[in-house]
Amino acid sequence: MSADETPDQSVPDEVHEELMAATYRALCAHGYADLTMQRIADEAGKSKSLLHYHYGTKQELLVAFLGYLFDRFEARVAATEGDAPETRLRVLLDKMVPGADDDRDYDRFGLALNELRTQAPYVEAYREQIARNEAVIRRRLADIIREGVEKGDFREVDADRTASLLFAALDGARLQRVAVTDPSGTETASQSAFDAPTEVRAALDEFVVENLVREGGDE
Amino acid sequence: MSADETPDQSVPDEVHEELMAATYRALCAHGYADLTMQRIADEAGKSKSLLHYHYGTKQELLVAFLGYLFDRFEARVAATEGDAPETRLRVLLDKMVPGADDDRDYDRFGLALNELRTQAPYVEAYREQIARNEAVIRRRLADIIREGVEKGDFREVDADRTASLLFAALDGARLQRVAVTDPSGTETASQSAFDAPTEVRAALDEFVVENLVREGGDE
DNA sequence: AGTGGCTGACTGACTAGTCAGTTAGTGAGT
DNA sequence: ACTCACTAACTGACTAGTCAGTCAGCCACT
Repeated sequence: MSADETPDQSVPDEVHEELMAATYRALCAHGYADLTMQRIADEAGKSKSLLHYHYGTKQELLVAFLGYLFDRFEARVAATEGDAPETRLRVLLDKMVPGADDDRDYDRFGLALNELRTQAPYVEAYREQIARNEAVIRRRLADIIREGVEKGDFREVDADRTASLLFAALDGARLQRVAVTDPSGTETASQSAFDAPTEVRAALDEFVVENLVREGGDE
Repeated sequence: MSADETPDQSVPDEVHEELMAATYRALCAHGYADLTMQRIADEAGKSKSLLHYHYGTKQELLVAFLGYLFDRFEARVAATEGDAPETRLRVLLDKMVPGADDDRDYDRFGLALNELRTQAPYVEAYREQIARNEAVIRRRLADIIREGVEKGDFREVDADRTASLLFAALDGARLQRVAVTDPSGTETASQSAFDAPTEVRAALDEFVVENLVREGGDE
C-alpha cells in the first residue's frame, strides 16, 4: 500500500505506523537537532537496534518519515475538494498556519520540521522529498486560484505567482512565530503581544484575498 | 575564570574581527549543523583553545557573532536614510532578498543563518539576540511605510501589519529558495527554472507595493 | 529447527570544553 | 642595559561524553 518510499525492506504496516508516530513525538519533545535514534526508540518503547533493522540509517528513517507526513497532509487537503474556491483557499491557508486554538504541540512539531528542512540543502534525500511535497502543495494552491479565476470568483491574476506569495508569506510567518516563541511558555523580550502569523494572515486577507475576490455575488 | 560574559569588550578588536570573519567563512563552508569550534579555528588559522579563551563557550561565540552581523546590517541600512519612502522600501526589500547577481556565498550563508535561527526556540541566548535584530528590521520597514503614508506617497494602511507581511513573505521566499537550491550547484528535481524569491518579489510588487503607492485619486 | 523480529552490549568517530604550560610583550627597579 | 615580575595571547594534549551504526545471539512462532 503506502509503504512506498521504503523500497527493499518491507516494514510491517503496524510497526511502521508505530515508529513513525514515535518519530513525530520525539521530534516534538526534543526538536530535530537533538533527535537521536535512542530517543525515537524510547518514544516507541522499542530498542534503537530495531530502527536500524527496519530503516537502515537515521537518514533513511527520516526520509520515510517525510513521506509519511506527506501522505497525511494530502489526505487532509483532499477532504476539501468540491467546495467553493474562496472557501477552499481560506481553509487551506488556515490549515497551513494553525491558530492558537489548534493542536498544542503542532507548534513544537512545525518547529522541528523547520529544522529538518534547513538540512535539505545538505542532504539530498531530504531535499528531494521536501521539494516534491512542497511543489504539490503549491500546485494545489495555484489550482484553487486558477479555478477561482475561471469561475469568475477571483480577479484575473497569475495563479502560480499568487500561490507563491501566499505560500512564502505563510511559511515566513510560521517561521517567525516559531523563532520568537519560547516553547517553554515564557514570554520573551520586549516585542510581545505580537503574533506574526496572525498579523500576516490579516495582511494577506487585506491585500490578497479581498483583492482577489470579485465584488458582488457572495454569501 | 578568565572568559567573561562581555565578549565584545574583552576581545581585542583586531582578533574579534578576525574570528568573526572566520566564523562567517566556516558557516558558509560547513553550515550550522556541521559547524565545530575546530572548523572555525581552522578557518582563522588559530587554535580551538583560543576561541574558548576569548568567548568561553561555543554558544557565547555564536551570540557574539549574531551581534556582529546585526551591527553590519544596521550600518548598511542606515546608508539609505534621506531617500524617498518608495525608493527606500524597494531598496530595503532588494537588500533582504539578494538576487542571483549578488554575492555568490550569500546564499550559503543565508542558509546557515536559517539553520541557526531554527535553534532559537531551544537556545534562549540565540532567541534574544535574533528577536532583537528582527524587531529592529521590522520597525525600520514600518517606519518607512509610515513615513510614506504621512507624506501621502502611500495609501493609508496599517504600517506595522504591512511591514509584517513584507518581512514574512521575504523571509519565506528566502527559506524556500534555500531549501530547494542545491548548494553544490546541481539543479534538483523536476520543479526547476522557478525561483521563489523572484516570484515572490514580483507578487509583492503587484499586490502590495503597487497597491500602496498612490496614483492620483482612487480608493 | 529454522526464520523473522528484535535486543543488549559494544565500537569507532567525533565533539565541547579543560588545563598545564609556552611565548611575547610591558614596565619597574637597579 | 639588564634582569625580574607580571600578564595577555595562545597552544597541544587530554578528558569526558555523545552518537550512529554493528553484531552475536535470544525468543516466539510455524
